[in-house]
Amino acid sequence: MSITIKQIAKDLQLAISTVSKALRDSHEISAATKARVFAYVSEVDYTPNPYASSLKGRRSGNIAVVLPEVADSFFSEAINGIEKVAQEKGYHVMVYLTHDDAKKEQAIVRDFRNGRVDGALISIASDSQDHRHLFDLSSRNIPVVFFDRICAEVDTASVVTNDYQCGYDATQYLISKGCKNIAFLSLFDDLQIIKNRREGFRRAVLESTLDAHKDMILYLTNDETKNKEKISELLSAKNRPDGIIGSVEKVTTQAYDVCNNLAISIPNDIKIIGFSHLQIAHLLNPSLTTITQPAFEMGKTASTLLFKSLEKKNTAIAREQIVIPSVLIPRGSTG
Amino acid sequence: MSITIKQIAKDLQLAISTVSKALRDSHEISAATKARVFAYVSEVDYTPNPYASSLKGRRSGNIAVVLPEVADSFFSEAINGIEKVAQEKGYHVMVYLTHDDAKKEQAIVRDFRNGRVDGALISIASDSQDHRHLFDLSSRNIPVVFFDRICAEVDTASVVTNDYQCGYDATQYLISKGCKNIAFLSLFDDLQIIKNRREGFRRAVLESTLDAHKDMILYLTNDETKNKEKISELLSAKNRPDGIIGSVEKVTTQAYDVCNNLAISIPNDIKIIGFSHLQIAHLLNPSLTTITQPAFEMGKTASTLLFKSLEKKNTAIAREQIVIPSVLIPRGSTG
DNA sequence: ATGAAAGCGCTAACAT
DNA sequence: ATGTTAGCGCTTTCAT
Repeated sequence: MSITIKQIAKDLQLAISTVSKALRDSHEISAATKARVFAYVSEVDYTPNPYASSLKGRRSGNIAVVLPEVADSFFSEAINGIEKVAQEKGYHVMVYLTHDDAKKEQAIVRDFRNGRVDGALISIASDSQDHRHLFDLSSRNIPVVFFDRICAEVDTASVVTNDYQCGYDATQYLISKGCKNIAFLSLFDDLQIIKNRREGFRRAVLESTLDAHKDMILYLTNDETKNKEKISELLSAKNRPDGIIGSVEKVTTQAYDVCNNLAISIPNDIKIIGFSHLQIAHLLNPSLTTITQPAFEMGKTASTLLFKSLEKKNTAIAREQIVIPSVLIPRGSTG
Repeated sequence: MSITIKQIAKDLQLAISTVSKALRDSHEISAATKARVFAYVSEVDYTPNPYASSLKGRRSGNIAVVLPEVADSFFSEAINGIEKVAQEKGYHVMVYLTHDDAKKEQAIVRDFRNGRVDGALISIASDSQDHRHLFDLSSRNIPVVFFDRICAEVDTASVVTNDYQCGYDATQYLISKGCKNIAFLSLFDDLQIIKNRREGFRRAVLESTLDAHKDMILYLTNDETKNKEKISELLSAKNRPDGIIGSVEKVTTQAYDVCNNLAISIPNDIKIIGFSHLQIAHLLNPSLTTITQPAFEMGKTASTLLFKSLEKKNTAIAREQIVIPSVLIPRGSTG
C-alpha cells in the first residue's frame, strides 16, 4: 500500500490528528510543525486516500455523467466541457452510457446512492418513462443537474438549448429556401427536447402558407436499419418531402445515406438541416447545414452548477432552467 | 445519509457482522437469516457504500481511462468498448482528458495513487517524455494497460493495432493508385504508434520504384491553424505531393480543408488516406479512404485485460502486446 | 499547540 | 450459526 497519514505521524513523531490538521492547514497547528509536515509529505509524495475522508461525511470528489451514448458529437463535446471544469475544480468524472436503455439507466443511477459519487449530470435515456430513480437521488442528497435531455419533473436545475425556437427557425429556413413539403425526423415521443424541436417545427408549418396537413413527422428509434427503411419509404413516396429536419445527429446522417442510396440529390431534390455538433459538417457531401448546439458550453454550465451546489453544505439545487442558444449554420445541404 | 449495514443490523436485531456475512452469502450464515436480510435489504433498498469496503483492502470498483481527447472518433469508440465491459463486470469508469499535455497527464495519474481507482487504461499524451508517473503506478500496485498510444518502457500489457503494417499498406495502396510523390502527415516525434506508421510508410517508399529521397514527412502539432499553414505550404510547392497519408484523424480532415481552400481536387489532383474511425467517412466529400482502427475492440480488449488482473490478488500484469489489425477501406478520396 | 479517542461503513479474524 | 472486536485511513471533538 501507499503511505498513510499514520505512517507520517510515526515518522515525524507526531500524533495522527496533528498531521491531519497540519495538512488541512488548521490554525491550531504551529507554523513550524506545518512546515515539517508539508516538507515530509512532499518528500515521500503522499496523497490522501480520498475515500477514507469521504467516509467522514466529506465528499468523494467524484461526479457521475450519464449519457445515452458517446458516438454523438454533442455528447463527446459535452464530456469535454464537463471534464474541463471538473479538472479545474479538482473533481473526477465517472462516465456512464445508457445506450438509451431505461433499465440500464435505472441500474446505473441506483448505484449512485451510497457515496459512490457526490452528484450527477444526467442526459436521460430517450425511452426513460419511470423517473423514480431520478427523484430518488435528490431525496438522498445527491444533487443532479440535467442537461440537454432533461427530466422536467424533478425539481432541480437543467441546462438546455433553445430547442423550440430552433425547430421553428430550421423550418422557416427551409421554407425560405423554397421547401414546400418538409419532413421532421423525430425520435421516440418521450424526450422533451425532441418534443420542443418538433413543436417548433409544427408551429412554423402552421404559420406558413404550406398545407398544414402536410407536416410529416417520422418517428425513429435507435435501430439504424429500421430507421433507414422508414426514411427510404418516406423518400420513395410519390409526394416525397423536399426538405428534411433531422432532430438528432444520427438520423440526419442516416437521411444522407438514404438519399445516396436512392440517388436523391441534396440539395437539388431535397434540402437537409440537422441538429448536430459535428466538427466536420462542412466536409460532408454536400456540406451539412446544422443547428449547432453549444455542447461544450452546456457541459461547462451544467457542471459549474453542480459544483457550486457541492461546495455548499446544503446541496439542494433550486429549480432553474438555463437556456444556451444554438446557432443555425447554413451550408450546402440547404442549397 | 442513506441506510447502512449498522441500521439494518439494528432493525433486524442481528450483529453487524452477521448482516455483512449474509450479504456476501457466507456459508456460515443460516438460510433463514440470509432470507431475512435479503428481504429487508431489498425492502429498504440498501446499497453498500463502496468506499467503506474499499478501505478494508477491497477494491473501489473504479478504473481510470486516460485519453488525449474525446473529439477523435477513435477515442470515443474506445470509451464505448471500455464502458461496455466495465458495466458488465460491475466496474465504474472515470474519464480523464490530457489534451496531449504531459504536465496534465502527470497530475492526473499522480492522483491515482491512493485508492481513487483500482487500475488504469492509458493512451499517453503525445508530448509525454518523462514517464516516471507511469512507472510509479505499477510500483504502487495500480495495474495499468496501455492502449493505442502505449508507453513501451513500462512493463505491462498493451493493446495496439498493426500500425507499421498499416503505414506500409496505406503507402502501397496509394502507389497502386498511381501516386508518385507521397507525403506523410505525422505528429510529434515521440509517439510509438506514429513512429510505427511512419516507418511503415518509409519502408514502402524505399521498396518502391519511387525516388526514396522524395518521402515527405510533415510534423504537425495540436495547433490547427499552424498545421493548416504547414499543409498549405506543402501543397503549394511546385512539386507538391500527389498522395497524402494522415497519421491521425485530425490531420486528415485538416488536409481536406486545405485542399478545399486551395481548390485542389481530391482524388484527381491528390489522393488522401487517413487513420481514423469516423463513422461517416463515407459521407465526406469525397468519401474518405480510411485505415479503420478497431477502436471498440481495442477498448474492450484493454479493459478485459485490466479486469482480469483486478480479479486476482496479485494484480501484476505480464508484459504482453496484443495486436488487433486495422482494415483499409477504399473510398472516393483515393480515386 | 499537540494528542487521545471515537467513529464514518464495512470486513474479517476470533470468540462463543 | 451468531456475535464481539479490531481496524482500514481519515477527521473531529475533546482533553491536555
